[in-house]
Amino acid sequence: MADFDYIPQATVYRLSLYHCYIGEMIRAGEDEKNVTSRVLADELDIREETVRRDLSYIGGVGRRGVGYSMGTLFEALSEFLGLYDEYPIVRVGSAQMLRALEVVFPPDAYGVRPVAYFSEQPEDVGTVIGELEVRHVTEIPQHDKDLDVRVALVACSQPWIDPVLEMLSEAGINGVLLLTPKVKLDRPEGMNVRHVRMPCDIKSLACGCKIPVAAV
Amino acid sequence: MADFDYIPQATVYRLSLYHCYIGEMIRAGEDEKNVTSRVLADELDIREETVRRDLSYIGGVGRRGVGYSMGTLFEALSEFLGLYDEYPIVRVGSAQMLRALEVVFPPDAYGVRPVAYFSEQPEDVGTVIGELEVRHVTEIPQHDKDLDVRVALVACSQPWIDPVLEMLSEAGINGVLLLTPKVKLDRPEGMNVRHVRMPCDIKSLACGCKIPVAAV
DNA sequence: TAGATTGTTAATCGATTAACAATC
DNA sequence: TAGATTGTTAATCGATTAACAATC
Repeated sequence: MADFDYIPQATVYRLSLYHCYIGEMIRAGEDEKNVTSRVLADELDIREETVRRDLSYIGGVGRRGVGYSMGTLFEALSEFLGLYDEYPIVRVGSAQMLRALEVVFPPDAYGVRPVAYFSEQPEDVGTVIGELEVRHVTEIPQHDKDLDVRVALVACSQPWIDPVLEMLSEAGINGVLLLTPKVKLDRPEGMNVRHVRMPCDIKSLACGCKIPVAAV
Repeated sequence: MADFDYIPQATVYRLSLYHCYIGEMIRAGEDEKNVTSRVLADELDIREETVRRDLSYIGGVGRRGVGYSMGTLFEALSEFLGLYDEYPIVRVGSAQMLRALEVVFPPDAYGVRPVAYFSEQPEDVGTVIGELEVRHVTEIPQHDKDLDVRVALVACSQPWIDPVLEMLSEAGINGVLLLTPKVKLDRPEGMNVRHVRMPCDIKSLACGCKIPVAAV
C-alpha cells in the first residue's frame, strides 16, 4: 500500500462527498451492494481515475475486479474523516435563519446533529427549534465541552462575526463554515474557516469575461 | 501587454474579491487614494505576486512605482467582470429564508440588487420583503427578460431544486449560486452552478485525518 | 481461465511563486 | 536620480489524468 505524506484539500472534500453519497445509498437500503469507481464518478461528475486516487489515500478498501462494498467503504470513510453517526455540530444565527436552515439542510438526512443553537438577537433567546432552546451567542464560551463539538455552521449578522469566531475558538470549536459575507476576516489562531462569500460567488458567476474562463 | 488565451477560475473569483474590497473602500470615501498589490494582499490574505498576476489579466490598470488607483481599478474590474452598480439578481427560497438572507447578505452593501423573489411555498405568495412581492416559483418562466438578470441565489427546499434550475434556465438565467445540499445535481445544459454543499464542508472541516492535509 | 476493476507509477496539465527588468 | 512598485518571463509546485500491472 502506498504511503502518502499529505492529502490534498480537494481530496478531503471529495471523500466527504463520497461519504454523503454512500450514506444516502445505505439509508435507501443498498447496504450490501458494491459500487465501482466508474459508478461513483458518473453519479458525482468526477473522473473515475480521480475517485480511485482519492480512495487510495484510505487504503485497502476496494477489491480488484469487484469494486467497493458500500458498508465497508462507508465505515472506512467515517473512520478516516473522523466522523460518526449523528456527528454533533453547533449552529449560530437568528432564530429565523436557524429555522430556515433546518428546512434547507435537514441534519438527520446527512448524518449530523445540531446540539446547540445560538442567536445574536436577544429576543430569540428561549425560542425552541427542533427540540433545542436557542441561547444567546454570548453564552458560547460556556458551551459544554463534553459534547465534543468540533464544527460550527455560522450565519449571524456581520457585526457579530468576529466576536462569534473568537468565542467559538474559546469553546474549543476550530472548524467553521461561515455563510455571512465579510471582506476582511479576523480569524482566530488555529481556526479553520471555510468562508462562503456569496457576493464574490455572484460576481464571478456574472462574469461575462473578455477572456474565456479555464475549464475546471 | 500580455495576451492570455484563458483566465483561471480562481483568478476570476479573486477579481470579484478585489471588487468587493475596493467597493467597500470607495463607499468609505477612499475613492481618490491608491492601493498597492502589497496592501491588497495583506488585507485579503493572498500573496502579492498573485494579486499582480491576477490584475495583469485586466491589463494596463496599474502604475509602476505608484500602485492602482481605487477609482480606476474599480471601473476596470466592473467592466471586466461585466458588473454594474446595483447588479440585478433573483433570489429563490421560502419567505423565511429570503428574510433571513436579507440580514446576512444585505445586497446594497455589495452592489447587487434583488429584482425578484420566488418561494416554493404557496402561502408565501404576496408577502412583501424589502419592497418586493414574493411570487411562486412556478412563475419563474414568466420572469421579465427585460430586467436582464443573469444570476440567481437559490436556497429552496431539496425537492424543488431540479425544477427550479430548469425554470431559471428557461428564464434565461444561467448562473446559479445554490445553497441547498443535494448529492446528485441535474444541471441544465449551459448552466453554471456554484454549489455550496454544507454537509460536505462540515465533514471536511471535521477531518481529524490520519494524513496531514496539504497547505493551500 | 477470461473479464473486470483496483491501485500505483509516470506523464501531463495548470496554477502559483520567484525573480527581475521596465518604468513611474 | 533614487526609491517604489508594476508586469512579465521562468521556475516551482501540486493536483489531475493516463496508462497499465496486479489481482480478485
